[in-house]
Amino acid sequence: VSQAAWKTLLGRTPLRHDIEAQLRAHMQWRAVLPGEAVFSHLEPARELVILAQGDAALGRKQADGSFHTERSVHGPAWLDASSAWLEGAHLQDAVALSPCQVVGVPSSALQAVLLDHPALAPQLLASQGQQVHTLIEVIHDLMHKDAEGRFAAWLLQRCSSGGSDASGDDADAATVTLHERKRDIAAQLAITPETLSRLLRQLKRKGLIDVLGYTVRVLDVPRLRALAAV
Amino acid sequence: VSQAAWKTLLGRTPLRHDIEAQLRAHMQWRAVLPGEAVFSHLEPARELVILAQGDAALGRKQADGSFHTERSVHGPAWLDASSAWLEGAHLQDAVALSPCQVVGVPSSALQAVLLDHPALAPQLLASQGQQVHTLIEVIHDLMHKDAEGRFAAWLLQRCSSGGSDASGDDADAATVTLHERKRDIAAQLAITPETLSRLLRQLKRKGLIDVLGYTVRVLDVPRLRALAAV
DNA sequence: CGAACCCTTGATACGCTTCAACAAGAGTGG
DNA sequence: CCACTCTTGTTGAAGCGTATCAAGGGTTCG
Repeated sequence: VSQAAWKTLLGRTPLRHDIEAQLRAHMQWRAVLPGEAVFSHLEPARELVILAQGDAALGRKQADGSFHTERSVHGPAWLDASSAWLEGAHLQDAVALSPCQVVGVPSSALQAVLLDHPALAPQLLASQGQQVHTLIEVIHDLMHKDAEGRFAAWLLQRCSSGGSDASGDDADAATVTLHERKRDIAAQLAITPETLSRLLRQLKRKGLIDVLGYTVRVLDVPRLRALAAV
Repeated sequence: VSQAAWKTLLGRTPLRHDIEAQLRAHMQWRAVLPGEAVFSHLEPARELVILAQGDAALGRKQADGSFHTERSVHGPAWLDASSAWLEGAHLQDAVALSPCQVVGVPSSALQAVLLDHPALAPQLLASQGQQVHTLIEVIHDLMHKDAEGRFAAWLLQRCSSGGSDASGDDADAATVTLHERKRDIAAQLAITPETLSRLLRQLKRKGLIDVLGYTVRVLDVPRLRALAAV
């Protein structure tokens, strides 16, 4: 876990080197291959789980063995930063989508580090707070936006966070490449793959985007933003 | 904020008395009358906000001035435990539904207390983690359950948490009293008041519940649980 | 009494899912 | 190499669930 990764995990303030050194001693690394489970909602959560590298999906394993993605995560990011504090089980299942490096930090160890370095507490609280904000945003979208609005919002977010392609800053025409299967994107948006397919066609017909396989060119940001607005 | 209230806020472990005394010095009390705003998503969040007593609603104020409830809160509980750590604004608006006692704890003060008492950190992290779990549960319900299932789950939760009425433990026939307007319940479930009305009639016709104004008698817990299951 | 709420009920409309069929690529084995 | 299967995405037709619109009844309050 590099300094840059910690910055992503904890927010803007960097992690002090002495704290990082002490944390490093407790971290438990493991590699997870695509398709394998990172953790299950059945096992008790004793450690905070960080996705150092790779892509993973959070969701619930269905009774029939299939997996229903609720949120997809691109490392470095937290996979589960909250369950371990509750002395309960994980709330979701997590599976790797690509080869992943996963780090576990036992909450007991973290508690010890917190005793030595109280400055770490606000950073952890901030990163958890960031997660709360993200989740509330998701809830807001699910409650008030239709499928088109949710997809527009999803596209814009992809567009802005690292999605932009070449030269032209953000004038127009950003290119978004879909790394995941379209059915997984659909699952995140709580729609069926069929509906997503139709949405892509609709937006293309309206001239808002251009679609070519797994590459989407965003042509008209303002109108897309209007669709994404409540 | 009594010891019992702190227990509700922070999880099972009680708050140490010396910590509580130091916190108390920084807490800022204010009373909020029904209909008034507790905070707005426009103002920056400098303090954690606790609802010590009363009922409040979290949601978004619409452009036309009306308020769309996304979650209703019954004190003692957190109103916003995460925004203050992010140096940003509140993410939602909060309005009082009944006369409320609201407590603000400046995050700067809390940070100072954390330096003196690192034992507080895991408790704060646990309470925030609890909130994350609640939100994930809400998202899960919104994504995978239909209106009937969400309402059934809502009823069962109300039924178990303090809702039970008289003698018969949980054999059957718990009575749930709706404190809030039905349109607010509907808003929380992301359905229209009309649909909620129809749902009540349907479930009554099926013999699962009995409805009399704002009193709902739950007659058949198992079948209700079956509806609430994904 | 009328006005302003709230809840209910019905008719209708729309968004999205479901089901079924089909095309296109990837892997496999003859 | 081709035939075969498995998976993924696409497209169309039909149906369900929920929203919307409109009307009416029950309270409460001036």
